[in-house]
Amino acid sequence: MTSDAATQPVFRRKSLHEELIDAIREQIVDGRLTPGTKVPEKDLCAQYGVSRTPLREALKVLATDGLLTLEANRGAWVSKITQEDLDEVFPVMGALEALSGELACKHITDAEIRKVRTLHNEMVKYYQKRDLANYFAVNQRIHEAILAAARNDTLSSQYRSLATRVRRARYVANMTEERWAQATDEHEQIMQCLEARDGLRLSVVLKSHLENKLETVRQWLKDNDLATSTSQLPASKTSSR
Amino acid sequence: MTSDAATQPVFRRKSLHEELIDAIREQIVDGRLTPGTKVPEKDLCAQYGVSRTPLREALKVLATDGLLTLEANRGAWVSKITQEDLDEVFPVMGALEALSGELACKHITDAEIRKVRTLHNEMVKYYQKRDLANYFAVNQRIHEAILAAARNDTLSSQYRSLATRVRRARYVANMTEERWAQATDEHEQIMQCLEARDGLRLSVVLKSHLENKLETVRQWLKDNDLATSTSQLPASKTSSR
DNA sequence: TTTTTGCATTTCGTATTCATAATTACACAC
DNA sequence: GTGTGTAATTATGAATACGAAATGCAAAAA
Repeated sequence: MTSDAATQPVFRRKSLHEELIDAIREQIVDGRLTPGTKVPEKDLCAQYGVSRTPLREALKVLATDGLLTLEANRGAWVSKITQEDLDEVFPVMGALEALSGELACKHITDAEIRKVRTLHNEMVKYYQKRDLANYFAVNQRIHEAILAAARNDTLSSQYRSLATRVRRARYVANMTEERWAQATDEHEQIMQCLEARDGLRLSVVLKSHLENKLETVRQWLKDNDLATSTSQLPASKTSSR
Repeated sequence: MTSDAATQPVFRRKSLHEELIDAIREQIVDGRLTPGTKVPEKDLCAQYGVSRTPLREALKVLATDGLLTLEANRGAWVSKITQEDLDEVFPVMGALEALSGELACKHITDAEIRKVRTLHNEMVKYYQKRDLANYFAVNQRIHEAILAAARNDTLSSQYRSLATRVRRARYVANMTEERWAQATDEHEQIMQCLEARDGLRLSVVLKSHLENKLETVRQWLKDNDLATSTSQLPASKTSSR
């Protein structure tokens, strides 16, 4: 849906490989490309109506992002999410999110705070309706808003890169009733810190918020094991870069 | 020195584009490729004896690392280091380094601590001899050792990516006498935290250590302006990814 | 029956070719 | 002499082609 092979090629702004990066990243994140399986280079070429050259350029970039693993002469594989990956990635995200909170309190405008408050209230409504999908969607927009308020593109891109890697897991991670209540409460605290512009406390809250989230995902992973359930198994190691 | 176009192609382990990534990254970091100038695609092909395909794959990866900026139909440019870049990158590095200290205290072995102490003493000697080059070299090894002790590959690679981006600046940043003394003192504190396995305090020390370092580099940049001094100027924006 | 060896097929990595966009050079008009 | 428009040149982006490596299967040997 992102890209159309038949878009007017006359006024294309992004280069092919850039469009492919986004398109394939989405396929990985939303699960159309299954973790642990081989990337069907040929199929993707056909699907997007491009040759192998721009496709392979895109694969290389996605590999540096940790979404794919390249094996010499054996092609690209969709990275699996292992327990160890999560244990590695979440602390780093925690550190980055803590920083984002700290910086956001310094730079955020009153208008932005009101905007986040609106999102927050919206999210609480979805919580009360037990509408997980929308809850997640708004939740993500809140974290994005805080990130934007931090006014640090480097931070944003680093954070997003990691978030994308684990999003596959977070998406599906069903929460227990208690955990959901806890998360919503944590978000109320986040709001309060933001409105008080208490950067130090916000960074602490965000960090522990993420630690709790890790626990949820970890629990979920224990049940539906993304690491071993899928069919094709390359002799791949944990992806780093 | 890094790579040789005439290496026995029979027993090559890395693929061409991987070798090129490392080789070109080094050229950028050590200044053979000047910030703000165009990447001489043709020359590099000739230099390494490869065709454009693997080279361009490498350029795309380096662009996601922020070392290059790609402009549509205008090729790749070596990213300039601006004041704003530093102000963005250093806080993120600070957060990551703080985390590395925290984790290192949890996981580091006694043998590793002794190893770092050895490096530290060596560094102090170079300080006393006012040997900046070697001081920097050992300094970097200390931070690498702490990073390794954190036992988190994701953290390591993220940190290294940022460090590489600013290394060009840090390398040349001559320190004032006071700043140098202060930095060395901070390193003594780092050692003490590590030996006491006081993760919390280490993270604080590392963070402020990096903040001070930023101040040094910022000062230096004000004098020798990497941002505007170089010749060719593309209409490029700040690189993020 | 099991294992191993050799061949065929597929797919990957790289080089080469082609098309198109951008830059430069030059001529002509003002 | 300066500025603009057009043509020539150059370089970039993408497609195709080719050699090499890996995989799968079958046949032969143990």
